[in-house]
Amino acid sequence: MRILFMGTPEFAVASLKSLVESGHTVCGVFTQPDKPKNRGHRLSFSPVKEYALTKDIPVFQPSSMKDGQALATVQELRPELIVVAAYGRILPEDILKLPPYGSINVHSSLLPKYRGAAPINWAILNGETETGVSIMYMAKELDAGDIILQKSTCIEPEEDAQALTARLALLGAEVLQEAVGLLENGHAPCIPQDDSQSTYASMLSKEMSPIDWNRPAHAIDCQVRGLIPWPCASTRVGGQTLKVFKTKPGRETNRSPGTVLSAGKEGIEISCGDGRTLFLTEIQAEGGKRMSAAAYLLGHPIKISSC
RNA sequence: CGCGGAGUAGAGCAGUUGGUAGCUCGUCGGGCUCAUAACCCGGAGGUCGCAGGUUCGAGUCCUGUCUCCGCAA
Repeated sequence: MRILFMGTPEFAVASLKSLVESGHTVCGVFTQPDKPKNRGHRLSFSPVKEYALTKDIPVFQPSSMKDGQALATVQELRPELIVVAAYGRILPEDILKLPPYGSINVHSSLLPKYRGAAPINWAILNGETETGVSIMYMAKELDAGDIILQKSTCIEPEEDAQALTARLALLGAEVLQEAVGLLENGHAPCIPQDDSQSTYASMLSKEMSPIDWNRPAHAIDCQVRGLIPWPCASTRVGGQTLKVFKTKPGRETNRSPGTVLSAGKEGIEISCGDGRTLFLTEIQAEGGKRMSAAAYLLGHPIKISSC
């Protein structure tokens, strides 16, 4: 099938790759414009663009989807189907409706739950034990179109958002391939979403980083795992702000929340709001690199509050 | 040229106005102990990121260069 692909981050690459490798004709790729993001001032290409270039697929990076230019481009490409995966832009209906097979989206949640920008992160933040991917038609309302296929997967207890994203990217690519096959032979299901069950996963922000030690230990662990690799959970210990990458459940305690109970080989042990402790086991100091808490403590002794 | 931080022992760090390179952990050997990730004694391990320069003498000052990281996204 002749397909126009739209996507930006690493997550989308897996889907694009599976389309290419399963023999479809990807007639073009839409991705976010290059931005001077990196440390120096260099323009960096999106992962999707990087991949598309290696396959000689034409790359388009419109700054606006509404000025008619984008529509004209799509018309010229004459796709039979548009596949969108984490493109990061809202597409106008006239573009969505252009291809004969319509436009479908790879979304990393079990819709109607977690519509929106950060479904994977929010699933972990909320302590879900199961999530998945959905392939659905794109509708005017965000992530609300009829579902073609879904596949669920467990969220492992120690899995962080980065690891889960990588896993769902592969799962999404797999299910996408299946869905495109069904579309081709005209057997694609079309299951409406139950809007009353929908929830929204808003974008993440840095305000979500600071850890509130009054919350239960498990909730804090979910916060840590859900915010990786950005913006990351953080807390102040020993006069420094530490990003927290990994924690380990501790023991019961009656100390007031936020107290540092120990700091050693196991990590930095802090009391939480539910009378349990949590060990910070992998952290990163300001200006430093990510390391185990034990290594950090060797050069940054922390006083144990003893009251 | 967006702003800033950092490269010193296997790891994490200190090193004051330039003058013998240190700490914690690990590691090796020995000791103590019913025992231990505990404790005591001792040892090994660094051309201080790289290249130049200033100096009697540079981890420290100057110039260039490479790499890593934080912010910003």
